[in-house]
Amino acid sequence: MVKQTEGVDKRSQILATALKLFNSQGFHGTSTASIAKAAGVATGTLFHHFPSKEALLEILFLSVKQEFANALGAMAVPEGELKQQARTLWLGAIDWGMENPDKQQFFQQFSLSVEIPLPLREEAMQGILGFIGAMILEGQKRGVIAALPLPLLLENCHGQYLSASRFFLDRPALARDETHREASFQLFWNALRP
Amino acid sequence: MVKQTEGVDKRSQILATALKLFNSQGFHGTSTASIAKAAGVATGTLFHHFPSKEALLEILFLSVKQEFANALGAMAVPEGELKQQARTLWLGAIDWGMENPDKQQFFQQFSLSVEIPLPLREEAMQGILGFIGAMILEGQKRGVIAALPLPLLLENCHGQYLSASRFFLDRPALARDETHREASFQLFWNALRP
Amino acid sequence: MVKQTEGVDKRSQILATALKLFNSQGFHGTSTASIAKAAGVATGTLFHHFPSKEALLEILFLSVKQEFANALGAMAVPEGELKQQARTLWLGAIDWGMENPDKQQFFQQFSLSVEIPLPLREEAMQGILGFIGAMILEGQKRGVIAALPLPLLLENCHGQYLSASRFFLDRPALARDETHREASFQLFWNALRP
Amino acid sequence: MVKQTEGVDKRSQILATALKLFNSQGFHGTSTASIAKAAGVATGTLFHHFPSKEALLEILFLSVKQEFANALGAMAVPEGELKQQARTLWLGAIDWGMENPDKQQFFQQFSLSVEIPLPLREEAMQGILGFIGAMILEGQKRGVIAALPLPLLLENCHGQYLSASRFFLDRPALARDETHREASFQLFWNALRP
DNA sequence: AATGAATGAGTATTCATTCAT
DNA sequence: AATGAATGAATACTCATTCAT
Repeated sequence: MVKQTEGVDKRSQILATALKLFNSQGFHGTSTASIAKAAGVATGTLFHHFPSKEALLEILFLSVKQEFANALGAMAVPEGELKQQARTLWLGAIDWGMENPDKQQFFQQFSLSVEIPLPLREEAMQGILGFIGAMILEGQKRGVIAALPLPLLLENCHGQYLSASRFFLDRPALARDETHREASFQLFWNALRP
Repeated sequence: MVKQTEGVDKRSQILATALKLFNSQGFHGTSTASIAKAAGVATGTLFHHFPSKEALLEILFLSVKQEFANALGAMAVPEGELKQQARTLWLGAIDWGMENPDKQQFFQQFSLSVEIPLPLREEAMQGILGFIGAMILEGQKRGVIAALPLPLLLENCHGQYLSASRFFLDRPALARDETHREASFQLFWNALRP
Repeated sequence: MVKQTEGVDKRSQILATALKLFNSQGFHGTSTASIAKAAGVATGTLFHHFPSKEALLEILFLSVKQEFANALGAMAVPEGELKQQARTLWLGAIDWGMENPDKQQFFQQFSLSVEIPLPLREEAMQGILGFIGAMILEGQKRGVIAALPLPLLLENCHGQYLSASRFFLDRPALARDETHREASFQLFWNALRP
Repeated sequence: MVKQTEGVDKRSQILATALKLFNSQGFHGTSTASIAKAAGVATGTLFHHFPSKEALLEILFLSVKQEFANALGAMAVPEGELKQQARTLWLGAIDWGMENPDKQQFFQQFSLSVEIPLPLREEAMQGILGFIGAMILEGQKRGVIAALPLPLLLENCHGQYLSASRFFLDRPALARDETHREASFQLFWNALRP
């Protein structure tokens, strides 16, 4: 009933197009005109849906982050041994990245970038790392995670996740290789051991 | 005999100024005119020394990278227990970042950024991670480092270093705190354990 | 209903203004900003209609050339003595130049200039000299034009036309003087006699 | 005794280099820096010998013009039938152009160009066309040249010479072909016949 | 909501020219 | 005379944003 590409409302078209173009050309390397053109809308239309180019980026960032957070939430298992929970989450996060390479790459590029205003970045981090923070605290209580300062642990988790997903993003074939998948989790989990 | 700021040749002035401005305003947020002005030279002078704004960034990147590599090289101890060597390097790298916050921040911003052409980025990584690569191989031979794929280990080290130095850059006081210093190293070293 | 100068669409305004300014100040002596200002549009508007200053010149060149070719085509008489046909064309061409001094001067300046890419220049020449070429061939068949190599004849016609129109452009009063008009044609036609 | 390229004083080097570069890239397309570099001198040196880029062009123009005038003067024969004198001059001028293609091309490009200030251009024309003017007057007295207005005749001669030399410059092989050489003269001389 | 022509401030870069050495 | 680093005004072109339709 609804045409595949046209029916999707223009707002979504613009968001999807911006995601791709920001990835391949960077934020400053992508003009609003080129986004509009690639999305098949007029230049003015972009500004009907988003007050500014910056706002477009922020909204895009928030929506990708939300999607990622939802995906993580859906795969979390509340019970069982902590290491198994962590492995589920870790591998699930890696897999999500491989299934959504555009969004994953977008994260790589913008989750630490000055293009995203600091408050937004921090808020996003907290939202996503909230899971992890809770899990770490629980792990420390159970004595399976080292009693190191939490902020340092969170920053470390973030860094390891970024580097692992960067690694697999650059070598998609290895993301299906059990050895490498397991190795990446081992590095992550080992770091946290007491 | 030579004036403190004037005597330093203009090329260096421009590099030093660009470093600061790129840090605070980003690459695209900094105009060449503003660099020249802040460096106390004419706009033409910048282009007398650097063929383009991009080239200026790349040269800056290479020079900071070289300085960092030299610093690492100077602190490496060839003999002794591997863990001690690693600790020396790790804490030394953290300290170098604290002593050169501008350069450290520059690295945070550009070592993964699309602003730096990929070949240059990779070359820089290899140059700096060369030390680490050798050390990891030695550690695997001695059985004190896990027998995981080297590229994955290197990417992981890089990620952990970036996150640790980001952590301390945001909280300079903690960089002097022995607990946090040691904790950061522990996370790094633990990750690599067999 | 439509204002005299405003109503004409901005693209035409820009073309007309560029014609005058290129004539009086040369291509390199005329900045795009000055064209826009004199045309009463914003700087960006010029580049909205023309991709570059060079393109503006080329489009202008082609449009003037087309207008001239059309004018020549309209005055050609298919039948009759060849010399009379030639006189009609020659004087018509001179008159067109006097009635469109700006366009005529533009031709003087650019029809041989390196500013216009060679292929464009040649194409324009062929378009305009097509008439003449056919007429020369016919004249040679009838034995009223010397059997000299055609390319040389064409180049010669071009040269004589440029010099004659240059002469009259510099002395507009003489362009109405029957003696001079006839003299200019005599020089042209005599050259071609067997 | 004197080195081929170095010994020639730098002033001449600059002139010779400018001639070539102006020809191939145009006046505005050639930077003083590029002239200096190609001439093997420092940028400052150019301005020691010539007060400005414009002055360099004018001096170059005058020197080429002088050389051409001298060449014409050397080949003029004071006595004999006028047509033979004219043929000698015409073919001599064509030959000079073929032997000095750079200078010939320079003339094509600048003898009518706005780059050369009008007074200078006119003066140069008069210098060179002086010969021709005298010859035309003599021809009219003898009744072998049409009694048309002199300025028109001069402009016409100029135009025919430019087109003929342009023709041969583009087809150097034909400049040795007797048919084409003779044809070019025939066009020129025929035009002037009563 | 959608359009796309129009805007004009902003930017990288060029280049003739100067001048201390 | 010769050098070449330094200058800074000038310029083509970009692009986020607006607004009349």
